[in-house]
Formats: sequence, structure tokens, C-alpha cells
Amino acid sequence: MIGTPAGAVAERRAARVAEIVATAWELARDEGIGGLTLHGLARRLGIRQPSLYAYFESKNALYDAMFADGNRKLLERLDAQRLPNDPRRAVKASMQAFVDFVLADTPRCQLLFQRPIPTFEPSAESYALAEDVLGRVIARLDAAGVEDQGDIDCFVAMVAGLVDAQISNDPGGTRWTRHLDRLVDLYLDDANRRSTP
Amino acid sequence: MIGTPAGAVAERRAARVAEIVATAWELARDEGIGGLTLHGLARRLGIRQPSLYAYFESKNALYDAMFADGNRKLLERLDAQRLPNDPRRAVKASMQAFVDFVLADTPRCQLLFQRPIPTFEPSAESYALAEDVLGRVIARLDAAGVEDQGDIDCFVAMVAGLVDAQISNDPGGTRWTRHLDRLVDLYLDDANRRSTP
DNA sequence: GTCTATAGTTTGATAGAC
DNA sequence: GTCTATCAAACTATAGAC
Repeated sequence: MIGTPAGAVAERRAARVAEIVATAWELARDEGIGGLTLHGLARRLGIRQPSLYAYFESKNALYDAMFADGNRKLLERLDAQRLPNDPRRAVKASMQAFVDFVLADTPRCQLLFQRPIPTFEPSAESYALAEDVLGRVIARLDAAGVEDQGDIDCFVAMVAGLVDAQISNDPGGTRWTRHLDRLVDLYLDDANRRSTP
Repeated sequence: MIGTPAGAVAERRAARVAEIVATAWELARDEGIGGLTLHGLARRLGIRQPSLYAYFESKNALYDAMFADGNRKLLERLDAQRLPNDPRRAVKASMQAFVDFVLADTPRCQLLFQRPIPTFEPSAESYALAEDVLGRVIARLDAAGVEDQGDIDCFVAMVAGLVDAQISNDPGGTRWTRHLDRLVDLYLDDANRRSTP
């Protein structure tokens, strides 16, 4: 109460939580997202496994924090980006940033966009962040004249297909993602053609 | 030795193996591919868990048999199909059959095309079957004038993206797959345009 | 080929002292 | 908040009798 700035305790705690989450990502990169265990995480943090329960009430809660963290960072990246005025160029730049971010970290990509942990489902709060990400993409497509839900669905599925093929068959390479710009043109042309016949 | 046709024992055994694999798929449909355990499988077969080791030397060997089984059935389906003479129609019919087959069974789709069991990797023999499936697709694309590796990659990734979105977000529905024919046209037109400028 | 019995491991989670 | 100690559960796999 005395000499302690209001919220300082909470801040300390939040910093510790962030550190644990960062270490969890680190461990996931070494052992795979499926190889992440509370024992292993505690060992890397230099504490004992039960101590983690002071921060996360279950393993799923840890996954949820990681899921939220990944989406928040992606959102930050998308929002920090200075986009070209031309809507089509903006879509390309935006999707390029998206793909780069996603491919930079395999386990993060898996946790955010695949379902590598069958027992884990994000909480409503965390899921809302994922919807925000999708909202950014949709907004940029809309600006480029893509408004039809079917066109949006196809576009998103195409990007997801590229990312998935890339990370599954050639992580670190560009065999699939190098076609991104061309395919964006293809999809946008087609959508524009059909929406203004 | 006497009165026993040559190979009859092997046949009986193969039939039993096939029965076990079929039951494993059945169980996977009920419990999820991740919920498949040797105890549960044995229970459904009316035997005890260690008895399974008379047929499979490990759980991964069971997964491998399932993986091979799924690919073999898909291959049969693709080969049994009577295709239109027009190459483009043939591609469409072929991919429609592919998507229908794949979406008809969620856990099979997961085992064949995703990586739901991190510890499982198919044996060389089983993987060859998966390559055969891809070979069929490539042959039909080739007949329709798609020969460039990049174009093939994009096409395959697009179909995979549709399937994945469909099964993850709307299993049993057609929100994504209904665009298949249109997208086939889009990709084929584009590939043809660039290969014969 | 099937059984009983059991080993051996891994892992998430809780109780309670400090 | 961190510790020790421990639980409980689930599961793969093996040994050896029949």
C-alpha cells in the first residue's frame, strides 16, 4: 500500500506471465507444439511444475494464453503496417505480411491456424482476437472490391492452402508462397469481373 | 499341409487384419482420430489389448495400415471412375470425386492429409500410395494442359485449402467445396494462358 | 493367437508446508 | 509464489502360460 504504485503488483505478475508464455513458445519450437509439457516448461523456467499453477489453472489455459498472444502479435503487425493507397497493392502487401509472419514460426502457425491439440479450444476472448485478424483481411478485400462472402471464403482458403502446403512440405522455403501475388491478382480479377459484369 | 490350399492361412490372416483396420476406422469416427487407443480398439473387437500385437508390432504400425488402406481406397475410386473425354471436364469430375471421397470421412481425411498424430509418419511403402494418388491428379492436369510445376502446386494447394476449410469449419456442408468447379476453371484458364501466350 | 498379469512411462493436477 | 510429495489416470508394450 505504501510506496507501491497502484497496479505494480499486477504489472509484475503480467510480466511473469508473458515470460512464461515466451518460454513456452521457445520450448514448442524445440520440441514441437505437441511436445510441450508442463514439466518441460517448468524445467526450462528453473521452477517446479506445480508452480505453474499459480499462473495458469490448467494446461489448456496456457494454450489459450499462447493462442491469444500469437493473435495479438499478428494483429499488431497488421495494424503497424503502412499500406499502399492502391487497394489491390494494399491487399498484396497485407497478405505478404500475413504469410511472412505466419511462416516465421511453425508451432505458432499450427496453434493459431490448425488444430494440433485436439483437447484445446480457445476461449471466447481469445477467439475474438482471431476474428479480429480475419476482420482486417476482410476489410482490405472489401476495399479492393471483394464483397461477396463466397469470394472471401475462396480467397482465405487459397491463402491458407498455400501456407499449409509451405509449412508442411517445405518449411523455410518459398515453393508455394512465391505464387501469392499472382494468385491475389487472379482472385481479385475474377471477383471484380463477376461483381461488376 | 493337407487339404489346405496354398496361402489360405495368409488369406485368413489378411482378412482379420482388414477387419481390425475397418474397426479402427469405425472407432476413429466415434472417438476422433486422436481418441483411438489399443484398449478401445480391442474392446470393440471383443479381444484383449495385447492380442493386437499378433497383428501389429506397434500402434504406429496400425496407423500405417490405416494410412495405406485409405490411400488404396482413394486410388481405387479414382481409377474406377469413367472420365469425360474433354480433359477439363475430366479434371473437374476427378477433383469432385476426390473431394467427395475425402470429405465423407473426417478422421480418414485427417490421417491422410493432415498430421494429427505427431509421432506417426507413414512407411515408405504407404507413402508411395499417397504419391500414386497425387500422380493421378497430376496426370489429369497434364492432359488439360497444366504442366508447369508451379501451376500444379498452386492447384493442389487450392483444393487442399478448400477441403481443409470445409472440414474444419463446416463439416458435412458445402460452403467451400461448392466453388470447386469455378476455381478449377479459373486455375486452368490461367495456366493455359501463361503456357501458350 | 489369445489370454492374464504387469511393467514402465508420461503427464496433468492437487494438498499442504514454508 | 514456490516448494516437496504424491496422486491418479491413461496408455503402450512385454513376458510367459495355455
